[in-house]
Amino acid sequence: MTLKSSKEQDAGRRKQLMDIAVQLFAQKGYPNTKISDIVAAAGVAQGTFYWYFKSKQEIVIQLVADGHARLLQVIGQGYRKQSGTVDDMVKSSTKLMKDLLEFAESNRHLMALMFIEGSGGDEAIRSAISETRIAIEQAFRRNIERAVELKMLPDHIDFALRSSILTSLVEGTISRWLFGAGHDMSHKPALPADVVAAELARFEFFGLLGS
Amino acid sequence: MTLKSSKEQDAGRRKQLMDIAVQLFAQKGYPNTKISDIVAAAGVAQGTFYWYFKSKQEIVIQLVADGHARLLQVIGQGYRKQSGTVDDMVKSSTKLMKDLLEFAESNRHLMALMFIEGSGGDEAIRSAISETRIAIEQAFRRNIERAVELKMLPDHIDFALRSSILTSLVEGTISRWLFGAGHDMSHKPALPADVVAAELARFEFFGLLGS
Amino acid sequence: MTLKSSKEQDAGRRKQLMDIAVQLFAQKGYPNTKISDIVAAAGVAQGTFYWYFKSKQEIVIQLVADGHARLLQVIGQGYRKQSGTVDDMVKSSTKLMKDLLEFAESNRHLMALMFIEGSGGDEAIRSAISETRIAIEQAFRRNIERAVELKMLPDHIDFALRSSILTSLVEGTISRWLFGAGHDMSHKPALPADVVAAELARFEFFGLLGS
Amino acid sequence: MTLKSSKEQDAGRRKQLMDIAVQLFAQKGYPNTKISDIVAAAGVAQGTFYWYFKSKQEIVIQLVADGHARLLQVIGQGYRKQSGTVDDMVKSSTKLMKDLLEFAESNRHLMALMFIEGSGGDEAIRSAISETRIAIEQAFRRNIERAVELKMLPDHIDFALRSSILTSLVEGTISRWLFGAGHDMSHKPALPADVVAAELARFEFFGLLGS
DNA sequence: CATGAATGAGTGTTCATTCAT
DNA sequence: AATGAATGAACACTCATTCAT
Repeated sequence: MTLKSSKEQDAGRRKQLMDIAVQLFAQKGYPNTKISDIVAAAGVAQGTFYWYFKSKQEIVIQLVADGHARLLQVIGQGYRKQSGTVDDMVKSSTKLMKDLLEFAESNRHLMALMFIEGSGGDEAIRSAISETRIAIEQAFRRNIERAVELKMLPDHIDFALRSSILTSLVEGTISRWLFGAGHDMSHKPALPADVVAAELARFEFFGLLGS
Repeated sequence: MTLKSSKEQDAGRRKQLMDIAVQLFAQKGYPNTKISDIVAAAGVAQGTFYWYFKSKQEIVIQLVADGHARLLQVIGQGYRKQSGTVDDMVKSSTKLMKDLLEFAESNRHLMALMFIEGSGGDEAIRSAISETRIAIEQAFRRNIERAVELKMLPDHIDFALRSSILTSLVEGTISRWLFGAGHDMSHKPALPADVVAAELARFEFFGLLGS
Repeated sequence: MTLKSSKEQDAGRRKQLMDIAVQLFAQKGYPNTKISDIVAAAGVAQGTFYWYFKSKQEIVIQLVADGHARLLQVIGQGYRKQSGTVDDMVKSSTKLMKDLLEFAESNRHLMALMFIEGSGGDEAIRSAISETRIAIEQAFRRNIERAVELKMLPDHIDFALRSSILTSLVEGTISRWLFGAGHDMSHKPALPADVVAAELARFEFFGLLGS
Repeated sequence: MTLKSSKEQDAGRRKQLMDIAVQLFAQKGYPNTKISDIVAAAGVAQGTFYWYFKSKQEIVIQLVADGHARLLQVIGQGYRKQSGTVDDMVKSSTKLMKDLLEFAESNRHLMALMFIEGSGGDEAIRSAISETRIAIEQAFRRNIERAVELKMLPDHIDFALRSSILTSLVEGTISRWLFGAGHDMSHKPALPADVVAAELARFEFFGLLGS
């Protein structure tokens, strides 16, 4: 009942519930996770949940929105400012991939929620997740466009297709690295982030035949 | 009163229900699709569903199993038998990609069910889908191993990682081609299958810098 | 397709279904036995059941009615015609008990249906079974009244109470002999019918202290 | 806003539901009683039932377990400690019978559930009831064994058979006294408990011919 | 802030019964 | 006589949400 307690308690509880929720959503899926599961794990009463969140839907949307912001920030840091050699390009791409992989690794549950969770939720949830995916793809696209603009990449191909391919590469590889092909939450990454990042960057520019 | 009627009626009803079900599962998601939606669309009574399927779960599993088989068959046809030039490699990969894209295009709902539908179903469903994803990745891996064996590809990279990257590329691109980044069922492919296939194959071997 | 087949086939099928039905009703209980269980055991189609019986209820009622008739006939044969010594009385009672026990033993399923099956069925069934129980009690009562009339038994006690007690004795002992205290259909009688009959008759007239 | 309200409300609701449930189960039979009947009678919503009981099955099992305990306690109080005359024996047996009859009379619905309700429930329910019947028979058996041990009863007869006969006598007579031969819930006992008890005890030791 | 009892609409599944063939 | 697909009313149970305390 100290002065600060109310506000902090508040934030703490809310965060606790969100942490528990992502975890459960990731493990059991959103529709299979009951509010009662969340409050049981938090050790509070059913009604308490509704003091912090308007509804079950609200907590996912909040979770996705938070994740969206943090993820986009990581990607945004990789935006190319000036021209450079092919080697520069590969280096900075490797850096971006590594940042992404590390972010993903320390946010497994969020990743699962955003990239594995499918159509179980209602429209609002689906569209919140969609926005994130679209934003990611656009970020990659801007980077490609910038590189073409700087003459670092050939320009004979459709930008949309290329960024779609690139995003698939990155998103899918991260997902498989974290959860395996089977989307198994108990799967553990077999290789360190930097190895995967280096290989991803190499593949990005040179493909399977790349030296 | 024809001889075939009973048997065919049977198979017909079953197929009709499965067709309606994939469609609804793809559009609204598995948990949001009620048995009553399915039977209403089929114009039969609620109980009729249970004459053909033991449960709601059974129909998805059946759907996934069917899709698994057909999909693997398409991929299996792309298995490399003998060595060849780089050009041969790109050509046959282009062929495989095109087959896959065409299969996917004529099985949109199935694709959505298997690659977008996420954690809505229970464990049994999830694992049926997992098996398919794993089988696909293994099929790609076998192809890569074979190519290395035939000295068509360099062998300095981890097979698991490479096939994971390649599968991500293909699966993600197909998904984005069919449904857009936002997993939108009403999205229509913007490019013809052969254009995407050619670009995929080129990217596969040469990456972004590829000629 | 012989001339007799239709009629005989008919009676045979009907009997077969009834035999299977008592058995299943006895084992799983009336409400837990599905028509589909019965027809599956008979190896015929669902619809066939309804050619022989109007409804599920009808078959039980039929079963109970048949049992009622046969059971009452056994009891009726024990009706006392003339006076005699105490020994005569015990002897003829022993005979009746033995007949009853033997009838019960060769009609286990029927016994279970009539004496264990409870309120699961609807009113019509309950009252069919009730009629049988009441008839049995009345048969015993007539025998007691007759014995009193013939001065073979003292008459200072309420007839209704005495016959109620006697019927309880007999019905309960038969039931426990056949199925054990736990109403277990797989229970097997531990003693031969005549031993139990003798003891029952002795108890009937002399109680626990009887020589 | 009293201190006790929450806890007592809880216990109260639970008890209320159980009281309503026995009554309905006794009147209409377990399978014919819908959860909606119970909650309607209690004036609460459907979901409330499931706050207190896991399932429909659980409430019967609870009911039977409670009844089992209370019934066995009544019988247990009749356990013979020391030897005595025949008259003592009859007196204490009369006392036990009276206690049982009175217990039964003030627990009509429970009696109906346990001794009339038959095979309607599933295996778990049946076995809970069986346990009770078996426990009752064993309690009677212990009493007989004790009496033989104390030389109060002759020992030339199988204990199992004798206790089976005795239990049948008691259980059946109680059932007929309360519900008539027809298991009719609206039947009212025609004689006072002590009269029936006296006659039961007399019959127990002397049979029909008993002075 | 927190509790937890109460709500009630919603949904998967069962099963006796019907009927065209 | 027999089939078996089709029917549809019935029912147990779930769970997000509310609200008095």
